[in-house]
Amino acid sequence: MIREQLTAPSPQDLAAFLNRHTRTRDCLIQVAGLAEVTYLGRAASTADLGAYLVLIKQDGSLQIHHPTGIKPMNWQPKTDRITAEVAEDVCMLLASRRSPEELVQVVFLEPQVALALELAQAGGFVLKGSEAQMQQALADHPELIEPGLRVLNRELMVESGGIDLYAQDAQGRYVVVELKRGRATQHAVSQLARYVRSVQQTLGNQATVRGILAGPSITAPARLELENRGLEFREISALPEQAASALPVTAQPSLFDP
Amino acid sequence: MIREQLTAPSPQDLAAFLNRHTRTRDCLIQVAGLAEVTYLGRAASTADLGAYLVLIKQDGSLQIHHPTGIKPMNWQPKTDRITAEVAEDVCMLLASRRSPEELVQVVFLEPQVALALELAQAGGFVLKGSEAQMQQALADHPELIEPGLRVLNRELMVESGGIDLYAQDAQGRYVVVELKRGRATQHAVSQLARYVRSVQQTLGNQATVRGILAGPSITAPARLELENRGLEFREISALPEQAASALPVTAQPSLFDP
DNA sequence: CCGTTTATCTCGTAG
DNA sequence: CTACGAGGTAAACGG
Repeated sequence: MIREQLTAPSPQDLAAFLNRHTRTRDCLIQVAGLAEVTYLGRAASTADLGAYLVLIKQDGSLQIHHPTGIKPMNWQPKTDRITAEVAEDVCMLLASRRSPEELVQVVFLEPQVALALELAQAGGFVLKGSEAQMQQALADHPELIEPGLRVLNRELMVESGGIDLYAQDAQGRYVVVELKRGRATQHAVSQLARYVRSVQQTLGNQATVRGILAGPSITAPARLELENRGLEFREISALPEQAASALPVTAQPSLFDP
Repeated sequence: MIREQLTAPSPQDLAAFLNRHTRTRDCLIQVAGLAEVTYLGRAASTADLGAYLVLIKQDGSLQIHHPTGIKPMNWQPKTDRITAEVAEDVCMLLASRRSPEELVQVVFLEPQVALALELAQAGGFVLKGSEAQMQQALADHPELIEPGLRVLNRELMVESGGIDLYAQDAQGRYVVVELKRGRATQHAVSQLARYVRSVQQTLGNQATVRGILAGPSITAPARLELENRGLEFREISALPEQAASALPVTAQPSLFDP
């Protein structure tokens, strides 16, 4: 599992270690210690000398963590080139990519640990309660939104943007449904209004087009704007009744299960 | 720097290790090995047996990385309780929080490495080229947007949302400026339109309110909608002339420097 | 490549 | 607590 480990390596050893493992790309590499970090690309940043943890995954993604916070201080989702070199008796890591052109530079002033881990096999990962799953469930059971609703289309592309669910109600009126897995904001209302406007323009003024925002909840200002625009809200939760008790999740049959 | 390291620990040793260091909260803890991960909260997820890397920082944030990708497979930005226990001869990590109520459970089937790192001192971090910096620069030099423009307010709070820059032009007309550090989208146009409408309502119909979207570029559909609504676009770049050459950044005086 | 949307978004900030 | 918007957002998906 541990492919290689160095403790307080010399600049030369660290550079060799980094180049060796970034070339083969079959390990998760990490280096912890005192370093300085610079970034230049879409923005620019500098981090003064401090204790950081650098992670390089097999796909060439790079992240530099500082002691707290869930997000890395600096990162690079993909890299075209990762190289380490020794200059002025310190090891320097350079990670760059094109499109957008950017560069992360780490100067290891005092590396403490370097680890190369075999982290090969990943297990299957399944996420439930995403908006995509919500969409599937409501497409299969549109009556959860409103009795008599028939879904005509999912992800219907209209000028600038896709309509989550395009449907027709019991009276034959066209209905645009915008789904939110979390609390709906004014942004969602703007989105829905834009889609309704597009559909209205396509169908002509004699047609009636309804807009429904469906989600677990809505903010007060969003509800106001929604009603001002003649749009509607339907309460629908992303997850079924939260087995908020304890794991392991007790199997409970629900529309959202499959 | 390495406070403690275990190799292929027993369930009991791993649980003791985790409880010891999560209690003191003065180390960055990591465990790598074969595990299963379950999450239940805002959504729900399961990860089958695979090789993962678990990081627990001093602030109680938790992230579980799979072998590729910049984002963790599972995470918890803050935790109210982190505990490890041994059940059925495996070590299980439970990390939970309230608000929102969620739980991450890691079952370590075959832990390979456990590390506690002292990662204390963080250096100062400075980011340049953020929207906040843009706002500062344009507040100081509004003529970059338009000659004769006078800035009245920054981050003026209007019903639901803050106006980046509120100003008056050479003719005395009020101007709402919305800044974008990246390419402006329809979302930005909606935002600007909402703010302009708010200001127009406040000032009354006899006043003329202009809306300006300022950024490095704008998408074609956004430009269309912008012009349809009688709003304007001004090209302004977030970073000064990108010293896109090589690091270290050559010092170049610019409005954006301070 | 552009353009849009989702995200267990995270994070800060203001009321 | 709620609500809103920024983010070097990242990542997916369609045209």
